[in-house]
Amino acid sequence: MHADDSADADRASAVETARRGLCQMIATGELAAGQRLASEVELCERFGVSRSSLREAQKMLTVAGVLTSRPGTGSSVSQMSPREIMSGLEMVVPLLPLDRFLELFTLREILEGHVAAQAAAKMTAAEGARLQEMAERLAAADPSDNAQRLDADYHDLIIDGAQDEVIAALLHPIRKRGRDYRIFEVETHAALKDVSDQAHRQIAAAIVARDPESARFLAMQHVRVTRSWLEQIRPGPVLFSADSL
Amino acid sequence: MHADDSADADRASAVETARRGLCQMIATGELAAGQRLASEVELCERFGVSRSSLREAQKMLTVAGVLTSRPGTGSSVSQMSPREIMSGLEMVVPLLPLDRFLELFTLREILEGHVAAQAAAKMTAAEGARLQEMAERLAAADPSDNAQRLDADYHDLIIDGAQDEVIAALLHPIRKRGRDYRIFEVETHAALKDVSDQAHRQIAAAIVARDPESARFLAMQHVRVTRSWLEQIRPGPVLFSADSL
DNA sequence: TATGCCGCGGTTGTCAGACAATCTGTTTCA
DNA sequence: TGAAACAGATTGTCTGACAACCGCGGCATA
Repeated sequence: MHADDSADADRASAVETARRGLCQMIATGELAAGQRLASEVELCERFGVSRSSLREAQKMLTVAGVLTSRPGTGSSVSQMSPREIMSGLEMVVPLLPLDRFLELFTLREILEGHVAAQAAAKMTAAEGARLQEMAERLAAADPSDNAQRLDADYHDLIIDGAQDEVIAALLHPIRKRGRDYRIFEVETHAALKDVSDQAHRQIAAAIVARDPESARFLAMQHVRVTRSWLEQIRPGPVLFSADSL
Repeated sequence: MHADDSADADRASAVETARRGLCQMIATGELAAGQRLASEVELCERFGVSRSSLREAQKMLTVAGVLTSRPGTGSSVSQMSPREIMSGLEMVVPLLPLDRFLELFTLREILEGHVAAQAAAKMTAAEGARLQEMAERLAAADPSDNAQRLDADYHDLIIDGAQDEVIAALLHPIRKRGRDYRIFEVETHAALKDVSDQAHRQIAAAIVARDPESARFLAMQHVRVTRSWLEQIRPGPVLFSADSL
């Protein structure tokens, strides 16, 4: 409200000015979640920047998962769901060099251990049966066929079993990249799938048996094994499907 | 390489075209970490978009922690350090409504438990002594004084003790927001600081005693207690210092 | 020779204006 | 009554221009 904006704006760039302005409007509650923003030209006047700069600031907040905008309608504050605020990760993880990607595996190990333990504690008998069924279908599937898809579904079921959207939103982009390597499709490493299949069976069994600590240990071990495979194989840059970018 | 870019560009927006183009250059290794990008005008020609659109795409990747740009010099691919790729979170976390912020506490509980356990296993005797000393200084500090600063330093020491930059980069923005509430400075809740101080002493003692599981349990409990305080007090929007936006 | 200053070219940062594409609500006509 | 056409507003995109800034080479000077 004060007129001292100019003093701050002198040392802050125009885009920064606009970004801070938008952040303040959201942080103070002037703009609540789901609420529609003023039009770009109005915001330009308010912040004293050009439309280009304002749009760059909006794009920053869009990537951060705070804003969404639709043509013709306007921009609005997002619900800031866990999925949305982790959208930045979905963009970065596919771009990480292998070494950086492997740095994420300690986190992955802890979180996958956690969700497995939670699944063992919370899953219904029906869900557990379905999990075991999926483990068998996955074991029977051919590596080049839909095994990747089944593997994703199997692990998603466990992740969802923990009923924590934040952790799920963190794990999903990491797991998604791991899928892109398709190490089982290389003939030399086809035997590794048996080890993986066996781990899936054991984890499912521990969950059905309502044994959280065994499920945690097995899941963490499964992640550790996957990491060691990637470290040894050191696959080159993945071929990206259009949707992963 | 092919000339079918136009076919894809027809249904993708200009900014999306540019973003995908940049992502491909990085993912395929054409642009390695630390390498400098071509100038904006060159990239505009390459992708067939205007400079405005290209700049919006670059800003997206900058927020995601993939690019950095300096005036006069040019843009370059970042090292994608854990800190950088979590920069999006640093922007979002201060903007979350309280309910969304509280959703992060399960993750925080797991990770703070983990770092405390790791600290107990890895910390040197000297670091342990320093940790206990800091717990005492923090307990002796006045809430309105530099207690917040000491609290941050104490927990940072534990986090660093786990020697995992990814987890540290995840925890820091979350902890930073918690600090902004300054619940101990409200007279009604001043007594809570004693509970907190006692927890700090116990955690430090468990770490010095090289008892990872006790350290984990106490740290997780500390987080749970903090969450319950925030749930009960339900403080309003925080007053942001200039640097937190 | 060594050193500090200056200006040049290139790059990013910012702005203004214009037009296209899209959506929403209203109006109009069959 | 219903559907199509219209009008207004908003975002998406492009163009051109200029300012701010950086790095480098040349030049004058001690």
